[in-house]
Amino acid sequence: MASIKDVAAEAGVSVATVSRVLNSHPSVSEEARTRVLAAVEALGYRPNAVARSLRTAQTRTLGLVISDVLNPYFTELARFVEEEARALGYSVIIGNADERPELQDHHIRTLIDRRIDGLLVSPADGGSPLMRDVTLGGTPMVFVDRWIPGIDVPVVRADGTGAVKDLVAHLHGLGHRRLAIIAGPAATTTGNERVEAFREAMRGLGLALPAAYIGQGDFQAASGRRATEQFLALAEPPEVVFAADNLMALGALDAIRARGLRVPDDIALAAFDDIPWFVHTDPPITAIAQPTADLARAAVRALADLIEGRTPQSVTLPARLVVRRSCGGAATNQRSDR
Amino acid sequence: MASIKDVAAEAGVSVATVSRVLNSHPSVSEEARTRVLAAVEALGYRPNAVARSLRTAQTRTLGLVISDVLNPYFTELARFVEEEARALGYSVIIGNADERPELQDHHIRTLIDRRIDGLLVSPADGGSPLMRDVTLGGTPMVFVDRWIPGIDVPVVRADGTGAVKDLVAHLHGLGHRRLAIIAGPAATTTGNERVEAFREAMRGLGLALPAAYIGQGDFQAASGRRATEQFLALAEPPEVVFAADNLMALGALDAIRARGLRVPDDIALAAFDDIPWFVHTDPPITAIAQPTADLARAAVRALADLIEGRTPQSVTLPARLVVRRSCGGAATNQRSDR
DNA sequence: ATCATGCGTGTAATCGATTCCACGGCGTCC
DNA sequence: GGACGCCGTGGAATCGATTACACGCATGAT
Repeated sequence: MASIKDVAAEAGVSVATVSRVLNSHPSVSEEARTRVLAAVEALGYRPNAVARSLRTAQTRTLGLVISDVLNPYFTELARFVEEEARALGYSVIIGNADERPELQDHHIRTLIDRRIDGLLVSPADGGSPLMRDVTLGGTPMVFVDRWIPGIDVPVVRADGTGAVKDLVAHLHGLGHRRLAIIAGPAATTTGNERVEAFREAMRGLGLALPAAYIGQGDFQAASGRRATEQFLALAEPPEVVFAADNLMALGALDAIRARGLRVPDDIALAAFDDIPWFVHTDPPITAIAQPTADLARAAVRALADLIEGRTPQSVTLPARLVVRRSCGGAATNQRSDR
Repeated sequence: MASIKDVAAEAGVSVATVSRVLNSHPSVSEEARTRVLAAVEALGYRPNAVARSLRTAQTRTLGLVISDVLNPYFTELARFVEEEARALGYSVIIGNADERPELQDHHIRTLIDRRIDGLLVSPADGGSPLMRDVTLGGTPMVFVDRWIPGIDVPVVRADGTGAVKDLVAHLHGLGHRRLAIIAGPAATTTGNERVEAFREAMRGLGLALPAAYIGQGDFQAASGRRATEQFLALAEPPEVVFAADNLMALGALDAIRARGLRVPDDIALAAFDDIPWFVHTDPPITAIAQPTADLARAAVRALADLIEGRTPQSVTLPARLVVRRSCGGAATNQRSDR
């Protein structure tokens, strides 16, 4: 592949001049510029990003480490992150942690070895030593969706408290009293917050949340299945299962169907994170929708601010309830569908 | 961040020795090795991958350009590609083309500028000049899922002919005669092949495929909706709609529901590409499943072979029919579910 | 004793860019 | 007319690694 030297030779100028033309430095004669441009064209020259990065100490690349690409919520997040990053002149390298802390560490290490300019992380756990060292090492970092208390970086996330409250009120209004939740990993903030919001909302309506109605999940479908089976095996099973993410809701649906039960007649179901498929499940599933695109944009902007020396902002956006038919009632009071 | 010079100074040796230790070159004394390792530990040194890549002219990175990350099929493919690549010591950078050829070109160019060692592509179109230049430029390339006739690189894909034949036979057995298809873009091989296989299978059973029963889609949900609306507006609408990918099936479902019709009673639906959600849609959707994990693995291995100087193999694996309830009949004859 | 061998190590070139500094030529001003 | 400054340009250092080559020293063969 042609290098800057080849271009310089072809154009009959020095490499310095070629570099100046390529970076639109002002002090280059019009004549030299056209000669260089012609040579670039003739050779099909493209600057070597690796060499450039070595010299300038910046890669114009962001790392995005997410907990699970197969979760449509994160897929969508990744897509919007890339879009916004591209608009700001950055590329994105995605690392999929599969909810495994050691894989997350692997990706973070690899990304830092590649000298990415900044890191966007949705941590799968409570924070490894490595993660704490990242910022000390000087790599700009922003948390998105989930964060780690005690690590002082900007956080961009959705607040589901209001939406969960709306959900519980909706369920209560439909006559449900025994509500159960499938929680996410305790090591994640979203795992805890959603349970807390749920508990709080129930307390507000004078409802109890017994320990047996709190299933422990890990944000994966299989755990939703297991937790739901346990609920259904109880002497007094819950009337509603609320899954803290969409994959566990899928698992819950599996388990309910395997038992030969129907939603919402035999048991109601709701989920955190809305996805297009929820419109077409049997029945359509009531869910709490996050403003994914806005979150992605805000996160990228915060990271770019950090990288480029501006003051980044933590952002919290409200999630909202989308009522469908999986909890019973005519879905006439639904705010939105798709 | 500490560089190799710092380590050399700390250990009291030259940078050459440090480099030798790091690359486990044999001729280093045990004593020097321990001193270097201690220095590496003390400084928390990590080699700069950018500098290393510049010198060695390899990045241990593969580029994966897919047509649409939001399509669960490609998400899954990407996930398995990363997994296999990691096992072989490569990282993966994903470029999402969003079915837009110019975005695809943008990603290919960016990836090549970064000097990735090889490129895995599922082309969104019939092949831009850029794509043709890639291999000429010396970058190893492998096509996965879709390919471009006339570009001589290994292709790893699924063959749906048999499964489509099974599907049409299944539909015929259920008494359906008027079958329609929502095709993918004519510029993609998968867009054409699926229609051809469908037409062929119908001919085999003596059924006609009128032009009005061939909807033009672009693999996105909205196009599935439009095509289905057109089918439903026909004087004699089809009894079955077969969508050439899962997103168009989602759109078709939207359109059918918007008309107040029911699947499969009023109209049957089937899709190419099986995804976990199809088990839980209303009704569960009959689909043709590709061996995604195997495709991903075969593609990465072919690319690694090409990069590392071995002889790569093109691979074609059979897709298979998964019967569910969306085409009518008791789904007792289903081969597999999930 | 002499010389070849080989091992461990360091010096320096190199990858492909960016950028500081110096230099020659020209115009301007006094 | 000479001093000064500006402009366009090239030479060379630099980023952080890898690696060819050379060198010093110990060892073994002759």
